[in-house]
Amino acid sequence: MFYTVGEMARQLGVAASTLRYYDKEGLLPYVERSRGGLRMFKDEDMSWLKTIECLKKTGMPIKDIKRFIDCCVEGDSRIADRLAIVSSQREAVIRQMAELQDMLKMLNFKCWYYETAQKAGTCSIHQQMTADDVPEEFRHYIK
Amino acid sequence: MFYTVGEMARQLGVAASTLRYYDKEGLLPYVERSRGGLRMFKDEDMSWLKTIECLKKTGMPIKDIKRFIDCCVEGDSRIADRLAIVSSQREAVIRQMAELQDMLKMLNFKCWYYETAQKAGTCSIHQQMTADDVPEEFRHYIK
DNA sequence: TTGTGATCTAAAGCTTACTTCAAGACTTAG
DNA sequence: CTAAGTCTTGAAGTAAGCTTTAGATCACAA
Repeated sequence: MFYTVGEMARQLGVAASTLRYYDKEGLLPYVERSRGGLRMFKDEDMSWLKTIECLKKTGMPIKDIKRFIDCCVEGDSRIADRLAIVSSQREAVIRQMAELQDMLKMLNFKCWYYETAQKAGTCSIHQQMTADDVPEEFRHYIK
Repeated sequence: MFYTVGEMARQLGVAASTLRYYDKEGLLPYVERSRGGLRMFKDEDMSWLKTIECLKKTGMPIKDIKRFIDCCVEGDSRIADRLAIVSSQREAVIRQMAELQDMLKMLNFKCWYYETAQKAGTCSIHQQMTADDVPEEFRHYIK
């Protein structure tokens, strides 16, 4: 079962040019070619692309993804390196989530701030409020 | 209490050139200048920068951050717009966290995969494993 | 007053991750 | 066999978000 670059791109929701770019950068080492030179993607290539997508969505630069792929191509001798990479990326994601959680708290405060201002018709309501008027979770954002 | 651009940059852990760039892009509308033209940051500017940091860390482009700042400058007439912006950003963060959560699951699987391969000394162990050998949470990643 | 180090501006440069382009080749339906 | 649609390549272009550079100015201490 083979797919062209266009079919593959549609399945993944990306542009065909993106897949060609990844290929050029060495991220797709196992994609076969037809006699005429056209790329022939297999289902296995799809799972490579899912891995690439995962690393990309968690902020890994293309060059580092290539390094990971290179480790995969080298086989069992590089298992420890591959583990180190996915493990450190896992920790990076945990840090990202913690940071996003903090940002979410701040945005929750901002939503409350503008909802309150909207009800009052003016932001100056917040100068008149005392700490008691502010939900406890938001108090550390004021002043 | 005033700070120079360098002091401010140090406090925020960014380059001074970044703050000058933000200023040029119109993200810092309230920064005063000394007689000689040097920027004089106040504590209030710090809280603007914290807001900018929040929007930036949650993926908002500089141009959209500027639009938000512009709404702030326009005053009470734009409270609804400001609420709409922070509220939609809040939802964007929730989506980002959900996506990261999915990616984390995949990375957890990859960690397990390579830990198992490392113990066995070869990735081919995974071809020999049956579904029962795979922790239930990871089963949907195989084949 | 004169260094010295930080700051100023505008403009150019850099990096990442693609996207677009041009010209030609492949594939497939009719 | 031909036409339409998709594919190929390398090279150039794009956008975002800074960073660097150059030459001038500022602030403060000796």
